[in-house]
Amino acid sequence: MTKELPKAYDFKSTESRIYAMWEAGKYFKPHNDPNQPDFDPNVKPFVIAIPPPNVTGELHLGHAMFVSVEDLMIRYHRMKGYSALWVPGTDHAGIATQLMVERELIKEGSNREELGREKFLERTWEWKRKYAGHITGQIRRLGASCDWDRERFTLDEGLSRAVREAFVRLYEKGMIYRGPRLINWSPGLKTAVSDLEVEYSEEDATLYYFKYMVKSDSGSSTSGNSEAELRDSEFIPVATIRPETILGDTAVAVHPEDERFKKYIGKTAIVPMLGREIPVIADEYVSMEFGTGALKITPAHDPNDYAIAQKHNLPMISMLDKEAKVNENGGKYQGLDRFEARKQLWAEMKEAGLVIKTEPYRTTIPRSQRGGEIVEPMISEQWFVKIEGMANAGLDAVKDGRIKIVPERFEKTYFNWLDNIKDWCISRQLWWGHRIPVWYCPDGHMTVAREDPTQCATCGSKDIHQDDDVLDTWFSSGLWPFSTLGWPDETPDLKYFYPTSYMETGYDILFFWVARMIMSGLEYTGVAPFHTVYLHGLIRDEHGQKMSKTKGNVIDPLTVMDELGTDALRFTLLVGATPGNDMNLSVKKVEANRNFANKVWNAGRFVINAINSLQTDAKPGDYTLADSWIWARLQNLIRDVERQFQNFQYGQAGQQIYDFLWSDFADWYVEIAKQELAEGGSRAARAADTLARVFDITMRLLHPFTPFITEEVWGHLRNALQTSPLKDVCQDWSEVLITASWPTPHSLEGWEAEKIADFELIQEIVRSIRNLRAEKNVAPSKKIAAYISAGEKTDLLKDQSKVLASLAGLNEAELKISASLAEKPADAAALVVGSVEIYLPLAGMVDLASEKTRLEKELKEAESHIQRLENLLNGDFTKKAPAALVQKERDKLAAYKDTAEKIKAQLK
RNA sequence: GGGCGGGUAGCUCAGUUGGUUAGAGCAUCGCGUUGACAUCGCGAAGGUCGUAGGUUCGAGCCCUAUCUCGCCCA
Repeated sequence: MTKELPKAYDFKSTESRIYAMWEAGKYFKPHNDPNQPDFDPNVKPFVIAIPPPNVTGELHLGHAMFVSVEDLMIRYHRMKGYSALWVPGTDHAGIATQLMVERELIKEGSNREELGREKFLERTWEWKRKYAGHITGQIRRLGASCDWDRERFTLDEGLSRAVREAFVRLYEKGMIYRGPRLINWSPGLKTAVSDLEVEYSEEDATLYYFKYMVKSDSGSSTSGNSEAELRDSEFIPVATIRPETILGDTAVAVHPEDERFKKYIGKTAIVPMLGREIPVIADEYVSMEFGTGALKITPAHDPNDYAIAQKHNLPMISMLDKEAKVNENGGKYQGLDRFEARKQLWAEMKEAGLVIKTEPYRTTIPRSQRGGEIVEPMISEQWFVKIEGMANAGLDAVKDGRIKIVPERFEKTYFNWLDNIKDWCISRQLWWGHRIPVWYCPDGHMTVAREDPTQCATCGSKDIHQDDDVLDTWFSSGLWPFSTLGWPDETPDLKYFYPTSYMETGYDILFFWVARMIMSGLEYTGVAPFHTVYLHGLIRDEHGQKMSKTKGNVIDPLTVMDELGTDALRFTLLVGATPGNDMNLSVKKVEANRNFANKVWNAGRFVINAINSLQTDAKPGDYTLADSWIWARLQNLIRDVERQFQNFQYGQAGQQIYDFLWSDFADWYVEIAKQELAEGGSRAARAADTLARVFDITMRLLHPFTPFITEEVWGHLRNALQTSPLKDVCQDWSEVLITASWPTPHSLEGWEAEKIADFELIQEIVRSIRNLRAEKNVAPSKKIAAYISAGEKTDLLKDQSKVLASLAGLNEAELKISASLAEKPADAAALVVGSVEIYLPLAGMVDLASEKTRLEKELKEAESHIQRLENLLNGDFTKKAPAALVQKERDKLAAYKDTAEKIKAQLK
């Protein structure tokens, strides 16, 4: 005999205990392991590589989302018998982590330069060691069933080797090059960032109009410093948003057809304040309508200008240093910050009479995704990956169906990005990361090697120095699906578990990560790293606002779990979201699902009590209508859930399980079972048997959504069954739910539709009686009499009289069911449900006038249905719609006609 | 400028091969606590599915146009 279970589900005392039990039992490990002697290569694996969170990060709802979805996928496949492996791990997250340590240093009055590279890295590793367990601990709290023995970190030895192998291979294939190019420079972080790491925001700015003086034909030049000189000179008006870049101008461009400026083409313009001479060129790129119609060209600080400069062979002049201060090319402005230089230069140009006007202007400003500061396009020596070949391979893999993206619409986004992709800048001027495996000797030879070299590969010089830069973090995470399994070594894990199955992540990193994994996987392993990409949406607050600390609308998943339980949070995230669509989350929703968890708990308690209360010799008797009905409904549920899972409609599946458990099972079947259990004997045994079987399967279906409570309550159920007369029910169950088999539906046996229809009639009758009772204010505790004229349903209703009586609050002794009534009972309210007439003698409570009104209203409704259906059936519907559907509508019409007749008779 | 998504009950959202008076949770209003559950039960009210056309026997769902909000790319 088990001890009494508490009335409310206590997730606090359950979750950590259950998780520890799972982990100790090694249930998170794939049951078929290629490293074990009993390995069977024929068992199908199912593999997900976790999107590695920042090793020093803090759990947020994005993590909670992907853990919930991936854990659901893994648990489902595990229960289906796949050798399920979920590889966990963390990412070193170059910039983010380095920034955290730098911030700490600054608090201590130091900085990384002062500390030096080596000390700084020691410090960062220390930081990593301190926080690494933090995020993985939080992921455990979410119930993640990952194989923690296979946990990896992007900077650990194996993965570092993978990164080096990848780099060297690309280099050897000529797919990596180094050179000065225009890149996005983050002055605050003092590193290059890739195109993806720049965000554009529309902001108010100023458009500065000024004069670009043109050198006259006579050869006399104007320095731009004297009013007198300017008076008769000619100029081209130019507008810019960043006047300080004037210092780096190397041309003025006009449209070749522009009548206003045609005459200047080929002449020389004078850079304001610097006096440098630059050509006036013609290019069709210049829009005659926009601004002044003339364009200043600053190739070293603008991507469009860069392109024009290449076309026209213009020199490039960098005028900013790494901190975005004006450099030696800026003449007297050298040393000024970019914004200070702007102010000062403009003021001095104004004095020199070169200024035309300024006006407010709305434009897009490039900002660093990380720091939010304005990014400067700059010429810089960086490493790049030639991406075209890899991009084409990535395109093909999705186009020919080797990889499927869910939801499908993101395939278009993916294609569009890869079609327009540019070479990938992979070097970062950071210290925390994989250092570029290239060494230089004083003669400038490069040595690119898998193992750290001791001398230059070209000249043998021992005086070699490794490149200072590290690789973009995404370069290493691009290798994640295979590097975590041992690549480049052909490990047993790699052979069996690769390629992986699903890649599940947020759509916001489709380009950053997913596309790069696909390209990398194809490049290095020759196969697509996964066959399905499932993208979830972003989580916003309850009104669709982005969560942010400044808005104060952040929901902390840890707090939510503390207060409402992990299962409630998981269920909310899983059921509230549709693939690829953002979700608005509110604590209210989680609360509702906490209530659901409690419902599960109490339904379980009821089932367990029913089992524990059985007489020891009880043998289940015949199936009642309710037994058949709930069983048929359950079979439908299994089928539906399976279909939804196959279509990635996890939310729908969860919703249907929720509805089944709460409405069908708890509200109806359990209520009926109460009365059957009270009867004792074989009837009670049958009810308990059905309760146990149905609840078991429901828990299995629910387990991937809410693993903790289902495991806990299922364990109690199993215990109760084992010591009960129903122990056969659980004889082939596994020890724990996590490894229990996934339910498979029985094929239809033919009886289901009729049983469901019969039961639905009972439900309708019960509902209409309850409805009337509520309307007439009959106390719920008051048992009333009823006379039913049931026609051809007489046998059914007689059979179900106990059910009707208990659910509708009828006095069974005064419930009379017959095929027809000789005369209408006096002083009774009448109800018509299809062809069934119900009379409730409510002495003193029935007001004839109001009864008449009520019946007339019902008649009107029935008649409107009749009207509608007759119209329908007289139209082309009968000719064109499927026969079964037409029949269904005909049946409905007949039923309404029947009802209408009966009501009319009442009204006479 | 190009692409994508949303606009369904007061609020937040479901509604996948178009099948006939649209569902849930929360909120609202009645009634109800002697054993599964008040983290509950029974009942009620609440929507011309953004707008206008079209296709169809039939449209929340498909097509066209349009308004509006959001996102991505340039």
